[in-house]
Amino acid sequence: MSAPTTTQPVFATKRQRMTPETRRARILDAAQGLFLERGWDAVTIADVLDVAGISKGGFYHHFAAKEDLLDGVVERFTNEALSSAETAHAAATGDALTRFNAFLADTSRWKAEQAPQLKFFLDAMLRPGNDVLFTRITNASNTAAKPVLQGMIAQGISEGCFDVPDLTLVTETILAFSGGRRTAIERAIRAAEADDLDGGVDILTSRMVAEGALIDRLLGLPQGSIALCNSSEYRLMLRAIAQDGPPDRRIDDQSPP
Amino acid sequence: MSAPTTTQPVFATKRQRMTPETRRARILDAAQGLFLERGWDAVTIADVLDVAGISKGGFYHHFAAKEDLLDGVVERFTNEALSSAETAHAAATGDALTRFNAFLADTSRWKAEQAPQLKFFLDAMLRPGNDVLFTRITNASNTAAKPVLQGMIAQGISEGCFDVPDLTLVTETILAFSGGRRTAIERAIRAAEADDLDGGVDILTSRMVAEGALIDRLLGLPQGSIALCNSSEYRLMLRAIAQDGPPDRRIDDQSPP
DNA sequence: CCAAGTTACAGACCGACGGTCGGTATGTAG
DNA sequence: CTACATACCGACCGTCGGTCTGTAACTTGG
Repeated sequence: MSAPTTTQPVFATKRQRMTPETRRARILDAAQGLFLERGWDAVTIADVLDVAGISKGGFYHHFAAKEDLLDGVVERFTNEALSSAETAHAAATGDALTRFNAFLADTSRWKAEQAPQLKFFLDAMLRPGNDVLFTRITNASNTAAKPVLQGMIAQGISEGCFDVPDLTLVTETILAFSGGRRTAIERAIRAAEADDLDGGVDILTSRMVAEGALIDRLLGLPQGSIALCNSSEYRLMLRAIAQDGPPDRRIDDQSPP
Repeated sequence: MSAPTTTQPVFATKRQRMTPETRRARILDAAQGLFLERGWDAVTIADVLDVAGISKGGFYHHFAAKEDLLDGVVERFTNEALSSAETAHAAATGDALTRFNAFLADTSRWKAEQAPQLKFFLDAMLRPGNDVLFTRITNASNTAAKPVLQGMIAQGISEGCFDVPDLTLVTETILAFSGGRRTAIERAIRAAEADDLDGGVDILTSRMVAEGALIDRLLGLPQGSIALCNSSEYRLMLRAIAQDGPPDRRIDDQSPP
């Protein structure tokens, strides 16, 4: 009868107190990594707990539910996208077309210095079964970026250089391009990984040229007004990605260690 | 000690045998209704079992996993969309533009005789939390319809009346319109329900007019070539929907009966 | 018409996972 | 030092997807 009915917990490890923001950020870091790596439903709370080094009680003190993790992660990406769009918007000068062009070029730029992050991110996005995360991030980012883009187009209209049948629809259509870019990027990376770097660059280039041409039409601009292709950047980035070797594409690896 | 260790099941009710196809269809019916009503993750296998009137063993005899239900439901919608697109394609005659116009008009038509079904479907689609189902159906339908649409555009190009920078991208862009239509439809229905039928019709009309104008541009056609708006149909349908009273929008109703 | 085999089904059971709860350590204000 | 707030712990629980053993209904060969 030495064992009590209700077990009294004994804490072996020293407690580690952190400020709520820090703790939240740590947990979010862990969650984000796991989500990108394995996909939303394949990640359990226990996994996050493990990586974040916190207990269940601690977790639920900072988050109300597993869904909150997704919201938090998505919010991060959204804020990033939004601030990047806003700074690009603020940096642009000149007439509406010039500014719009600069804006597009900046937001769709592949910054060479962040190849590893981009590789990791793309890799995660292209992994099958990650649709939920991808969709949510894309939607949230587009929603956040929409007012900025729409504002620029509206200004172009008021300046008389854009001619558009329906402001909202045109904005949404341009935004929708980013969603479809996924497949092009995927094909390009596959080509680059298969030692066809130029092929990959071509895929990306023609896609972006086509997008530019369509935006011309959508905005009622003469052909060639919009250009958001930069093949040298594509080349740099694709090489960096391909050199890292093909990613680990297995998804249901349950083999014992 | 009269109770055996392993309970021997006793079947009270008469067994009801059905052909596999029928049973599958019945289960799919139940699942589809529940999915539309409550959303994918809010529906449990037990719910489906209940509505379909079958046991777990029976269910797993016909379906390998819960995911299979989604696939099955999505496949139904896809097939419907595909066959509708193909018949519309086959029915169209004349030059490429005429046929394309007829095709678009037919596939985007609101058939007045199926107001109840459409109401139920839209209602489900617009309900918050149904994004998964909506996304999957939209994606699958678009994927299925894409070859048909792309074929028509390609023919228009070869006939010399369409001028397009990138066939794939243009096709996808036109297809993407259907996704964004959701918000317009939602606003229109809300207006109609708020006794502003004309306002609702206007919303729909202007949206479709704008889509037509944009398709003109995408295909390199003179303004006004494409017209996929039919306000009288919108009026009929919106009235039918609004008269049925506002839908039941609660989502987390756990109140006991 | 019956025995043997196959298929459609029933329901007890299981493990995993999301979430709760009573309790414990670590501050901080008065 | 006391009182209160809060960060955190981990045993526990309910639910849900999925498995398994067993049974009734249909089919077929003799």
